[in-house]
Amino acid sequence: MAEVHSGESLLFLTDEQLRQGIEAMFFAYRGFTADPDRILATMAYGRAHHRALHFIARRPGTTVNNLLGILGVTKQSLNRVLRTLVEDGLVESRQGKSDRRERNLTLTDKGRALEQTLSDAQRARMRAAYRKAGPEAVAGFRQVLEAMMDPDMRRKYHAIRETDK
Amino acid sequence: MAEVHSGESLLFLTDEQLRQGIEAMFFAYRGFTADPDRILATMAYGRAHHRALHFIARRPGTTVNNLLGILGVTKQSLNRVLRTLVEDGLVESRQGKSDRRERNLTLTDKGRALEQTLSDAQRARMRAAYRKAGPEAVAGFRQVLEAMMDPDMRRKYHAIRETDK
DNA sequence: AAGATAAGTCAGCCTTGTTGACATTCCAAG
DNA sequence: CTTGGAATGTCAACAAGGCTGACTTATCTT
Repeated sequence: MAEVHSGESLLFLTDEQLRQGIEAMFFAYRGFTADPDRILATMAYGRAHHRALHFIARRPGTTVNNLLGILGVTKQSLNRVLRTLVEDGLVESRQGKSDRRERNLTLTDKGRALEQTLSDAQRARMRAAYRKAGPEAVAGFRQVLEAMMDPDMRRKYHAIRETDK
Repeated sequence: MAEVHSGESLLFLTDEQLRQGIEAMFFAYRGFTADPDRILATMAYGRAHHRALHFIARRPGTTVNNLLGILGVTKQSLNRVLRTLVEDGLVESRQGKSDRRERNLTLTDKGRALEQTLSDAQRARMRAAYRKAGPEAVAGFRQVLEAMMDPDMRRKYHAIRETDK
């Protein structure tokens, strides 16, 4: 077993192995977004709306600036998406209490309902993949993904699940 | 150890765990594409050009139809990208020998050079992530990604590295 | 009072995806 | 040998969702 692993250690960084990893990421990401995309296509929404809904659901009361940092887009781009979500009554934007320049974003019941629908679909696929691969594979999966992130994004990835200060 | 794993088995499918996996995919994919994107931004090319170059490099002589299936876009969309690559002398499109309706796509020296540059950047990040996470984590990573693909895409993922018939 | 910050908005541009319609070329089956 | 259908390419029009740059308004901080 140790020999197998040392053998692997010599092999798993070949260009061919790396290329396979790259292609696996490409094809898997397609699957990862396929189910929500199908649902969104029936409405006037796209992947950008899904991302906003996801992270607002995750951090209710988050500010626009914070969301910008997480999503990594310009405020003009986010604003376009956010505006339609507020207009359609999925997201509520309230003036900040301590700093009134800020806007705190939360989902309405309607917004929560859509977020749930999208999330359910995506989690179902994730759950099936996790179940198929098993707990040890999942641990490895998470390790590699984390190592692949930019340091900035890694910070945000961890920050997103910290309890409020 | 067995207990730890059975404990994990109970926990690793919670909604929270699944959400973390979803977010890990999101942030990691950003890192995954960041380096090639930076290079492409300096030219008149985008991610779509990179994908075409990658799979043509991988399967020299592949047909347009085959590429369409792999990339999962419409022929109009692929054609636009392919046309600029041919015009710019990065890709050569030759009439098929056995079936002259088909076009066999190959990279020119210039195309190979750009593909190498992009690939080098992407593989460098992949290599660093693999190294950091270790061989066992990589095996798990690959397992979960494969389980996440649509069956169709999984077929293509395997087919891409079969030797020519 | 001045400067910095948060948010929003307008205008315009690019890439990359989509539909639909249509022409050409060619293989293969009748 | 004709004809149906497949593979390819192309035109036009459109939409989502990125981007830059310029600017306003409100509010906080110094």
